Amino acid sequence: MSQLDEQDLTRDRILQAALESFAERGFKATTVRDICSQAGVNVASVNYYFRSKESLYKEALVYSFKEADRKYPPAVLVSELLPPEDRLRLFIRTLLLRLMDDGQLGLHAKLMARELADPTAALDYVVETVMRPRFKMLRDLLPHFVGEGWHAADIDRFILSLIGQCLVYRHARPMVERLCPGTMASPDAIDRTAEVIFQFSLAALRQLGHEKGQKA
Amino acid sequence: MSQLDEQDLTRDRILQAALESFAERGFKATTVRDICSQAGVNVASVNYYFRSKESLYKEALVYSFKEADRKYPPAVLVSELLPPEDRLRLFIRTLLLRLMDDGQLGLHAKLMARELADPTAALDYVVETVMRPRFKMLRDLLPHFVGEGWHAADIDRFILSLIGQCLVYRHARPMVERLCPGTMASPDAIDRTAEVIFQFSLAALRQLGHEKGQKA
DNA sequence: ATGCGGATTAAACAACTGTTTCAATGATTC
DNA sequence: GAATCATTGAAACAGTTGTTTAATCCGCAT
Repeated sequence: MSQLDEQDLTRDRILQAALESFAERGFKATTVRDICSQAGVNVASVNYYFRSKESLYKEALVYSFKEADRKYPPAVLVSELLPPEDRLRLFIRTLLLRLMDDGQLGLHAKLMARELADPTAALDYVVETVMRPRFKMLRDLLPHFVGEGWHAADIDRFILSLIGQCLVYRHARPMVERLCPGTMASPDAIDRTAEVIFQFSLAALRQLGHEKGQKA
Repeated sequence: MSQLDEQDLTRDRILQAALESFAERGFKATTVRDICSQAGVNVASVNYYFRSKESLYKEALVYSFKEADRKYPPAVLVSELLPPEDRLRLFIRTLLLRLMDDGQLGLHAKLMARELADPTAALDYVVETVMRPRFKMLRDLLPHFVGEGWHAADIDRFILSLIGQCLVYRHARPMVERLCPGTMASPDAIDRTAEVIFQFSLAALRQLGHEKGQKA
């Protein structure tokens, strides 16, 4: 193997180990010695390949985003060919699966949850590049169900209701596991959960649109 | 002042400072020197009044729960005299206000969010004593809207949909502030948010109950 | 006044942290 | 084959961490 290959292997092993540790234990609780021993490299390697622990954290964050977008290409979320119902179902289902994944994507979700709990400068980048576009997509999509004439803030509240129903399974997972493990015990259960969230939301949006229509 | 008064004052000041630091920065990122300097006491006081930093954390957790229950007595959540609609509205409204409070209760909410992200042994106690009873209350309440005959797991999914719509404003607050600050900028906005979550949920539950009734 | 005992203090402790140093290595280039 | 240079390794560094020690303080009962 050439030196360049070695270099990339070492660098990638550090990146992967860092992603796992940061996601599992958080930035502060993770030590560079943890990362290095898990990656099987010397302690100095972190400061050699990345400038510092903090810089490594940022690189791990964007690395996890690349991996996530590679596995679930975000383009499918915007496929405007589908009818609104299918687009909503697809959005909810994709979001929930990303949040519940117990592989690489799960690490990404855990890392994002930590970023939301203790925002760093990286959060602004993430919000603007990946979250805002999807939020805008939903702003355009929801009037199909609730009709026009709503205040923008109320549309946003509907969107947060959709997202919140999915996020709770990640952000309150220890509670869910203790109080109602049946909702996420198996892949089938998660599938069912996605469908219930979709049906719940669709029923709410249509009903609210209907009521609004009656009043107007 | 007597010695006992002094003692309690010092102990309480440490507890309060600990609550603030743990809620704001998390367990690991908080140093006992931070806590002590904020409380204006000597570094050794933490190990004098509480055995260790970890033991102080646990005491701060139960302390925050006492404060929360003192301000929002949980009894009102179970007042079975009210009609189901009002009980649901009251539950959602109380939960959201607790989550959005920017005083002592806000610290409690932040601390609980961190406990969910990095569970300690204290979480089991919290889940069993305060969360499970409220969960059970909702399990009894929801059939009023969706009717009977649902699988228990689906009822649980509805409950998580309710809770998730509220939690998102706390757990994803940095995202909400950036993407749709209008939903939580003022007390009035938060009031409106609570009402929207209630209407959204009520519409969903009733509509699903209606559809189910048609099929059956 | 005296001595008792809890409360407070400054100082030190050992372990751990992120980071740096510098020599050894080993493949590549001339 | 010697020189070059990125990479690795062990060791050390300086700062911070939670915790402990031992001396001091001070109200209070005797």
